[in-house]
Amino acid sequence: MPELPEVEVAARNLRQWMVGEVVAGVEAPDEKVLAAGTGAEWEAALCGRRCLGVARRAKYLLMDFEGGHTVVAHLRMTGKFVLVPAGESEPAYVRFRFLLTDGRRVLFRDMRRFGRAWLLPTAAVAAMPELAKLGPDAYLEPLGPRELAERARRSRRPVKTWLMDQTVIGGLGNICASEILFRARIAPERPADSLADEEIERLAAAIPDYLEWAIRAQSGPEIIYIAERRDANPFAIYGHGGEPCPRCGAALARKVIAGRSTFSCPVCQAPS
DNA sequence: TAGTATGTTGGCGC
DNA sequence: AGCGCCAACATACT
Repeated sequence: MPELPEVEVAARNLRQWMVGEVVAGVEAPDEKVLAAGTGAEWEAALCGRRCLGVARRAKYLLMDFEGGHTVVAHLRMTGKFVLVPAGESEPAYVRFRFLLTDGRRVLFRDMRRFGRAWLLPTAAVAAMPELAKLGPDAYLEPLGPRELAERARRSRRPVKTWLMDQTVIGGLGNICASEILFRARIAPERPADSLADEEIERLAAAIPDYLEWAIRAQSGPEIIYIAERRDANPFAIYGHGGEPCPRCGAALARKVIAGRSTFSCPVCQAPS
């Protein structure tokens, strides 16, 4: 379920589980997710090495290891990192796993198998094309109104589609975009270059405000024995089409923009 | 059965 | 070049 907030939570969890730990083994039951390096190469590069740090850039996770190797991972639609305590059994859809010296295992699960993980020399990470083309991270490097306006001015696309462009801002996905535009009271179909200064200011503030809220709301360790329950939808408007707007009570709309479900309040976010 | 799914890439056409 | 649109990727749920 990965957009920036979920990936940030995954990074914090991985940091807690992995940093300072020595990898006792690497196994890849499904090598399809290994986009760079074979299972044998992963094992050779990482076995016996300590994890030095975990970082996040947009929706990518980066794990640095002794010996000069980095694992870059993208969860795509259904990827997830999970910690399994020693002796506990594993869930389905495990694509690779790190074995730790105390018997705990860190799993990469991914039902739909869209997720990818690359083993790279740490020195080669900066040149990885997927990372090199990312815009500034929406949470770690928030754009101020001036820079945001300058970028928006260059695009006539719907502001919602523009916000999801990873080369403009890194990390915002389909849910984030709807929720942020609701906070900023901007209609998602508005061309990016049509926003007034005060709308840009609201947008610049809504991005970190929403991300702070979402990271907090989704924090919590993914540990296998905590059953995944179907929680109530935590979002203000995403997935709430037809329900009353939490701000004004009007019926929330669902429409498709650039092929993606988009939610908005036709009153609070009236196109002007 | 058809429609839907929090992401990304690549092809086609304008 | 930039953009919209669509299919593909693979699987599950309603």
